Amino acid sequence: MTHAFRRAGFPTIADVAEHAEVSPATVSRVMNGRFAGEESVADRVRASATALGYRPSHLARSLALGRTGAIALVVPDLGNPAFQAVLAGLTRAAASDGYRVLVADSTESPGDEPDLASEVRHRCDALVLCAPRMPDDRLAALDAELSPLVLVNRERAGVPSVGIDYAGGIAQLAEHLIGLGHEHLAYVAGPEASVSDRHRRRGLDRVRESNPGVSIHELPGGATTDDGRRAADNVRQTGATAVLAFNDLVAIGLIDGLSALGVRVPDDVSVTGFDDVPFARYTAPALTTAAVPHERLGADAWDRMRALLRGEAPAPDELLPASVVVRASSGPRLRA
Amino acid sequence: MTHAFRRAGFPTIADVAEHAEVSPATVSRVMNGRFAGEESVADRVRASATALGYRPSHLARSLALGRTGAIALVVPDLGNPAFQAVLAGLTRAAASDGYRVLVADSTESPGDEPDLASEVRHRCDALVLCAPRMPDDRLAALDAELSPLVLVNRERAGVPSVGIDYAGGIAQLAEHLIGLGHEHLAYVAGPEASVSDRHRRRGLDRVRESNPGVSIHELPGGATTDDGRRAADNVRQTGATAVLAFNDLVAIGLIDGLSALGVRVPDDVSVTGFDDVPFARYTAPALTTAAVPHERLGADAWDRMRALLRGEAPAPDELLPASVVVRASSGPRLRA
DNA sequence: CCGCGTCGAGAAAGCGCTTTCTCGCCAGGA
DNA sequence: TCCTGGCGAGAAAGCGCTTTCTCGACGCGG
Repeated sequence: MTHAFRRAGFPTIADVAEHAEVSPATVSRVMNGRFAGEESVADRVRASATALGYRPSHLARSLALGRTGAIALVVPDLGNPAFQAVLAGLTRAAASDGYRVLVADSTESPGDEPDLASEVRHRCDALVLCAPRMPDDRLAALDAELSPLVLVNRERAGVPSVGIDYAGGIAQLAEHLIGLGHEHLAYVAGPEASVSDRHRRRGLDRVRESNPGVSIHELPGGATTDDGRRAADNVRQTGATAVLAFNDLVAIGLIDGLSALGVRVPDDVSVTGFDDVPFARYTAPALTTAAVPHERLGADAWDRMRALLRGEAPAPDELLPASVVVRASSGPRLRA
Repeated sequence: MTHAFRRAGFPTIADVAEHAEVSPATVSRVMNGRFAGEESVADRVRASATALGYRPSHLARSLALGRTGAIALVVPDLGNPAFQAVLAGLTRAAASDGYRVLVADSTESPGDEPDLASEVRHRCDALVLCAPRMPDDRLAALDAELSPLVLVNRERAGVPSVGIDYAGGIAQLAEHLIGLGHEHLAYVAGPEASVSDRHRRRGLDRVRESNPGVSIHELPGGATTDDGRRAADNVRQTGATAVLAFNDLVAIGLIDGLSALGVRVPDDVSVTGFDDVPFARYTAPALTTAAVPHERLGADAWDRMRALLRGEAPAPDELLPASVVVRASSGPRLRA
């Protein structure tokens, strides 16, 4: 407290060195446990550091070391619990190797997601990118620059990725509904150009092939509760007795919208979600959905990332399965 | 693509300078729009930068500039939509001044929250701290080091802060329940040592004073749905006809737990939450709660922060009001 | 008694960028 | 013709830290 600092800011390694009457090199070594000399010197350095309230500058350290000890995660919507789970899994896995995770959310401006990705990437050592809506060509233009890079829910040659088998999951949900006697289904789709939406549609195509008597009407939707609520009227007009929503948020909004229109779930219409977010079990009625191992997804993404950072070969791309969870929002077809 | 880079990594400003046959200084100026010389030179530099795929190192730039252009936000639980809203508000406000927000979540290890805060602080220019459970003395030991610092939901002399009037909010909720005829209330408390929990208790004390005939039983709880569910049995045993939960998550879990015990909400017991998270309207029954302007909280935090960063005097501390939202989870006292 | 090995700690370069200072050059006025 | 002023662009220092290299001092064997 009795010492003047160089700038308005924090004391630097030079201040500590001066205070302890040693060289900056010695302070550095002491602070990093690489000091081999006399214990009394080390003690003096530590005492000075404490006295001055010294904190090493991460910035300078990172620059000198060439590594920051942090990786970036870009997600389209942190408000979606599914991505929070990915974040949690990634953070935990990375922490066990001494890495921090910095999150950036592109909700506000999907348009400059590439910029966002590029910027946060350059604050960190690597990037885990979850950008379902980014056009392929934008991604192609970026992937070299973003490297080391791991993709979530999206594939690209030369870039390790982990993902969910949305096609299989939605197919299972559809089969579940078909098994309940439904023949006229509707699908409230995800955001335009969403890769995982394309996967779901592909899964639905397979269902159509193996169930010739079943129709699946596709409707525009989105990824949020509001999108779901807006789709309610469209859904009613299709006359479908069962609806597959893009994800749980859409399903929740949709159920709410249907209720407002006097349509009962599941008596009049069955509704399913996707993701099994924590709230899915608390909705009215509780949501039938496909459970997705999101934390595992995050952990496995780190697995690839660690290999990349070590210069090893990452594990092959992986597609984790989703599993149907039947709750109260789906039921047998009742109306003639 | 035909050029070898110095390290395995990205081309540096020196590479661009060499390629364009100018000095690094000129490249720097061109890249930052501070270049005043001949346009042809600037063009050459830009061309070289593009050709090499040059991206300025944020790290080096920050070190040289003494500012990173980012601020850190530490929250206790990103899984809680309330904190997501704060994040959203802060991010948006900061973005309008050209700042990015980096989030860190201390869910995993509340114990080293101080370390976390200190570390992310030193990656950024400033810190917005939302750490309701950090002991006062730990905070006191830290606040100089963390400066510039803005606190959320917690006050400290000399540190700007913004917060919610939890005392007033919970008092209004209690009055609402009392108005419905309830006389035996219970409060499922928040985490031990949570500052905002203390505020709520204080609000309840005021209610007790002005309503001598009313009892409010305090029960241990927590901040998550699981904590709420665990409290269900305790709640039933108190015989209370109305329960104030620490927040919406706890309320949701509690309602679920009560249902499992055969207790109906609101017929047997009324339940209220706090925060009005987006899901509160979708629960069964829809949750009576206190709406909190979380985004505003984030925006106002930035307001203080901006002043701090500019060396101006921040606006005085503020306590935003919460407002009761009556939905279906609270109803008149029915049982004798 | 000299030289060599060893050990403790400092000097200095370098990480990639910014910015002040400086310098060379050219045009214009005396 | 000479000097001054201004302008375009480079040299170099510096941001705070790490690390290689270096050097002086000490202790030991020959």
